[in-house]
Amino acid sequence: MSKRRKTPVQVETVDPAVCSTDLRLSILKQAPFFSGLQEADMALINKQFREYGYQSGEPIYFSGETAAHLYLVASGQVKLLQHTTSGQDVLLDILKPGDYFGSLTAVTDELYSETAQAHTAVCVLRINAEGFRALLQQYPAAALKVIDITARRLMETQETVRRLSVDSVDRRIAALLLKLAYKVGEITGEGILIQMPLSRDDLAQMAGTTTETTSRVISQFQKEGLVRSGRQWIAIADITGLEKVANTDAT
Amino acid sequence: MSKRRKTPVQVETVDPAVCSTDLRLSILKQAPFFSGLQEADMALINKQFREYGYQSGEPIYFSGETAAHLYLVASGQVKLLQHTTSGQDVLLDILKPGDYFGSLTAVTDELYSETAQAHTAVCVLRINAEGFRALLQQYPAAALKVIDITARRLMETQETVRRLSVDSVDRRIAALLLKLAYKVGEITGEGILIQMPLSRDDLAQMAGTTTETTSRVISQFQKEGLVRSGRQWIAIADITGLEKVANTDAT
DNA sequence: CGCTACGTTGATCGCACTCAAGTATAGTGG
DNA sequence: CCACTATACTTGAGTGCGATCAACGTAGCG
Repeated sequence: MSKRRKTPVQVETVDPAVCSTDLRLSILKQAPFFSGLQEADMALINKQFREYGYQSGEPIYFSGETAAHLYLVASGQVKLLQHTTSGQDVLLDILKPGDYFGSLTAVTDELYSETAQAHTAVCVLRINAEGFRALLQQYPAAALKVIDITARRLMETQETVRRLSVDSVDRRIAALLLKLAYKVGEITGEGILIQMPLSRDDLAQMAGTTTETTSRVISQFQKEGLVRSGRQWIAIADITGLEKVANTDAT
Repeated sequence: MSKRRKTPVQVETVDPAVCSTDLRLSILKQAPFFSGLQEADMALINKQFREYGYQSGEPIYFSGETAAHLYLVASGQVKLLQHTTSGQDVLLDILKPGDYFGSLTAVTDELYSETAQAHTAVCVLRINAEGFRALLQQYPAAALKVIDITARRLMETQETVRRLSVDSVDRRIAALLLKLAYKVGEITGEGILIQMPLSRDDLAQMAGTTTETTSRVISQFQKEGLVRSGRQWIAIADITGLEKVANTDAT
């Protein structure tokens, strides 16, 4: 087994405390909600958002807090997780620029059902939940987009439920890697690199297993030549082989 | 252990092949989407729906088929499930009157991600997906309602993911029974009866476990006086005790 | 250069799955 | 009304996957 070099993952070096206004507009424009709106409308919408920066690991909000805002990821990545009383967390999703999170409903006594945390240094755009609803009321096309995106996330989460219910750990991890590769994969010398820092523990929390088991599975995959991996990074070397692991039914 | 009598669950006896027009209107009016619309609008909306009946167990659509319609449950219950190549199915949800299912998006090449099946005899109202989107565009308040409902389902599904990831089988089953009781529970002589036919297998498919294990857990609950159950029915006898099982963390 | 967080590997244990046989209940037709 | 059948449910015995506990290796950072 050849020696692994230091992480090939490119980390954001931009100061997250300041999101440039240029970035703001371009993010909003390409944000799935508002695609296809007039320039003038966009400027108006832009005004309603304010930007915030967070350092890697910093919480953005906690589950149980009053859900007053809706967020858009401008740069960096955001973790959505549910924690449990016993300390083990479940990682629901890792969001990338353009994705939304937070509260969609204007029900005032609603609480966040999950915790949001900066996975890397991030810049987010934030709007008041009521304000966002007013926008949706004004631009029905945007509301339909929101429906599409939310419905798609629901489907993905249902797929997760299915895998947790019927698949073994190695198949769940294989499927997870493929999903991540599809989402943030990048072709490099190592293979299809998953462009984000990703510890064994992160993977474990997404696949519904433990750090130790994840480590064993990844080691096994590595022996079989399916992936290449090191500290906080992983790349897919043999995508066909990995798909086979993920999808072949073990009778 | 006292002898259990025959099922206390009331089964629908209405001929599902015919949904009365009265029923249609009253369902549409109280359907969460359209609450608060004018009478005239409702009549117009009503015209766009057609009713269909299914016998218990009959499929309504299969996952993988082109997703062309949106459905509303008028009477009876509908199962949403995902099947796997190995034959074991996962039961995502059981819907009751007023709930929607099917396709929200007008993307023409979209496929259903899950299978819908009549759990009891049912009557459903159906609309073309494009037609539904046109309605939403016309009535933004309805679109916001759809967003709320879908977001809520997403939250519930994420909660399922959490439980599958960290909870033991008995806790998952306890939590599932509480959720069902909250949804369709009815106070009777047996306790809080879950008002729908419900086999051990149904419960197993919802809790991500096997029929045998579910049977053992329910038997145990019964011995502890938490529930009362028979063939195709179950009632909660001690809700506080069951909540304790579901929520107490086993360090 | 040492400290800390991440990763690996081993040994052991128990929960829940599997396979298997048997019991109870509801519906069916004589 | 009762035998008969199909389906649901129960219970037992054995096994294995993955969690847990523990110790050690390793990369990166200050």
